[in-house]
Amino acid sequence: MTSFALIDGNSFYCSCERVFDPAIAKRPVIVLSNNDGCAVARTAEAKALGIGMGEPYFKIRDLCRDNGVAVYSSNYTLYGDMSARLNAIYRQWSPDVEVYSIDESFLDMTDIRPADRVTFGRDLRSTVQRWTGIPTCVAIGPSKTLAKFANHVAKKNPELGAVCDLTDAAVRQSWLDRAAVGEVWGVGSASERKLFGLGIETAGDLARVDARLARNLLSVVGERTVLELQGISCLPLEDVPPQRKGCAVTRSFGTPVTDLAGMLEAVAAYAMRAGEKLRRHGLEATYMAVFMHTSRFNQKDKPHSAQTTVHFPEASNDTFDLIRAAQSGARKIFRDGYRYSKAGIIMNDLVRAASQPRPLFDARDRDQSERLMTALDAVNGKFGRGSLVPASTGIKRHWQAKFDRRSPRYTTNIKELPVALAR
DNA sequence: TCTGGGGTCCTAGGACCC
DNA sequence: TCTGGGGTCCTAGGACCC
Repeated sequence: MTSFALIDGNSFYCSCERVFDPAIAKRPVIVLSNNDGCAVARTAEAKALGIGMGEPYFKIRDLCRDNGVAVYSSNYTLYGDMSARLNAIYRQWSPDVEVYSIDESFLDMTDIRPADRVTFGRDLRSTVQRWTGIPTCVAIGPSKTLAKFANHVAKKNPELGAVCDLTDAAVRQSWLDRAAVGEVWGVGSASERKLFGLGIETAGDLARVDARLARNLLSVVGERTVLELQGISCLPLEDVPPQRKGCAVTRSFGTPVTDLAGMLEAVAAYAMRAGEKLRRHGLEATYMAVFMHTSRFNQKDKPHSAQTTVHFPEASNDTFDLIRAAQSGARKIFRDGYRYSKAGIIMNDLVRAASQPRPLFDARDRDQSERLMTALDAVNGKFGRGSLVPASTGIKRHWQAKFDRRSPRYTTNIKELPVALAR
């Protein structure tokens, strides 16, 4: 019988910060989104203060100050590195690991005897705690959706000791009957509303729905969810990540952009970042969509939103090609007299760099482009991202997002290593 | 003053083709 | 008065996820 474990880091970003600063071990901690915008990770202590997921920071600033909340900008370099360490441990425990997100992985448990699964979970999480300092939660079920549900149960019921096994059908049903249908993985607010209208209110109700009815109601996705809740595994473990299909770099500005020059700098910087991502994955873009818009929250600003698409003569991941495209798109849609709050570039239909047909008479010198990009990536790899950049990405960068409370890159930058004093 | 970023998948509808 | 049918491809938009 198929079986999955879902293991995830508790308040993962906050836990990463705690690993390197014992002084905040007992304090409430939150981590903010890009541009220090919203709270995207909260410890149990922070949740207890009433800080919601995605809550704008400016609304809770006073609350944080008055309650001694430790507030951090997001430090993705640190979290990404910690995530890699966790997965390295998981791979020692299971040959088949799917990295589902930065803080969640699925493990194949099929070969672990049902009676041994809880012990397996306890041992795994205590090893992770000891080796990385990150507290985790291990949830087990016969399908991915039920493993996700087991994770929800473990989080809501601390007496389970952060390990929850829903292999047993009767145990499973009693938990399902006690949870709202919206807690099920794949049931968002729109589907929840629809289901409520039909009297399907709990996860248990949904598990009892006829699969064909679920398909009519919520398409094949909903049908799959129902089958998975019934213990029929429909979503296999994907231990080899599929080739990515798109690549986007979009950012809110630190301060609104009102002039074309600033906008051109910003999109050039995004294009540079996109080039790094594409080359790392061995992919090329065939076109680029460029967009910009004003703030949807600020009622006083005149609203403006625009988007355009620029096609490449041939697929490319050369930073300078990308910058040219981004800037030409931005020139086309930029209007004077607006306060833009955000811009971005989006590329879909990516193709493998190696498999691209080349024109017989190539106007560009591909070898030179490749050598230049390799050198650029090597310099930035060695001295840190942003060490060598095209001048068109700007010097002053008024538009750049804020990260006023970012912790050091403890594990990936030699100059930012944590210091321990022995007395 | 201050409200994130980056993905995936599905469906419907139009254009186009034979 | 009659006015096919079936297929593909593309795009926009919705829904969901972390």
